[in-house]
Amino acid sequence: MTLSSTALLTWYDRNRRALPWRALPGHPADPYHVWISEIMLQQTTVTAVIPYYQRFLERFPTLEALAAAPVDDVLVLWAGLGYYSRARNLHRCAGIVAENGGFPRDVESLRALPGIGPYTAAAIAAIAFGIPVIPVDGNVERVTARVFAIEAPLPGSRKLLATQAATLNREKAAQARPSDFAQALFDLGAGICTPRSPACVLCPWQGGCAAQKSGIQALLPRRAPKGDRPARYGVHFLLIDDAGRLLMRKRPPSGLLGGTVELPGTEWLCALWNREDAFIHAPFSDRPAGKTGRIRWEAAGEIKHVFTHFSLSVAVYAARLPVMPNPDDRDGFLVRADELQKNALSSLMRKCVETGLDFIGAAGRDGDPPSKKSGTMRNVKLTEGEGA
DNA sequence: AACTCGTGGAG
DNA sequence: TCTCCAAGAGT
Repeated sequence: MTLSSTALLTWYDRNRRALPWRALPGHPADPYHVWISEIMLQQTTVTAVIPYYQRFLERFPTLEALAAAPVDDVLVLWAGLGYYSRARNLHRCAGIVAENGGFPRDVESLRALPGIGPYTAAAIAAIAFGIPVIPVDGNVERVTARVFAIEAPLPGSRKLLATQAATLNREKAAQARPSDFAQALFDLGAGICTPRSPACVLCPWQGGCAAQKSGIQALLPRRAPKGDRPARYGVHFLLIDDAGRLLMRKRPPSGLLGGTVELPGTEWLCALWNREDAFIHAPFSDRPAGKTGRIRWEAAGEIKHVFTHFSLSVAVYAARLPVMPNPDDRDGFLVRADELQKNALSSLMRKCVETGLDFIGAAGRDGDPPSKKSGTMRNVKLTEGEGA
């Protein structure tokens, strides 16, 4: 028994997942749909992507609609999904592809587009254009490491895994259905050949899997041990006025959380901030007190957030003013609390704003002690005249 | 080659 | 709780 393409495709025909970006069986895929989904799915789970994909296609139904939109509109739809350079590259790519009148239909040209690397180029080529290549993602790496019992650890084994994966579609049956074959490998990895406890009994390739023969399938692929995550600390400030307007600012266009909107605050450093140093970065702290009145900052809570390469603890301070001073360029801009969804808030900042608004809302309503987790920013009503 | 770059669900 | 890691790309 070998690794039969026919066996895999037959399994796929009976077990394929129905996903919003997938064409119906026997129908050609839309390159725009495939592209959007592949970018969103980079290092992101299917369940996380689905609602984002659906909203995205409602707002940008076509390549031309996306290319014509401001990049900030794209970031708003991307907010919360992470890896924001994907959104910026997506928008850049849309401009190029729309200008060219459509996607190139070969791997090399696809690979040259912004945000499209070796994996995504192969995925679009195979799924949208029927080119017989195998996109090597985490699923395919895992399946390949197992069926060939490759024990060398990732990421060093990546090249070897790609070379071996490329041999999986040699049979005629695979060459005849490149799109289905690629997606069959994804579904096999996602549903059968899973990371922890693979369901080998149900696997169409069980007879040909070298790792299963020696019982080491659950141990593959091996991975080099990862370094530990350093801790960083920051302080952010939520300032709101009686009209329900928040002071916010935009992060630099590239780098961490590039282009997203945040509460003003400190840098994120390796050591805890003392109160005095942190409050130098509070909004209007350098303005004459007569201009703003004295701002009464209160500790609203602490946010723990984990990034790929460091963990972050943010102390959130909140304050309320009758009337917001007119912000100048260094301060940022005003956002109505009920229009936050029109801004590109990262998940971190969504948590910070929610914590600050919960505190203000609870403190403002009737003087109750602010509750930890109750309420959301959506049910905090902050309208003119309230809480005078 | 080794970093940077998010987030949340699963186990 | 904590660790893992997901349809990776850019530098």
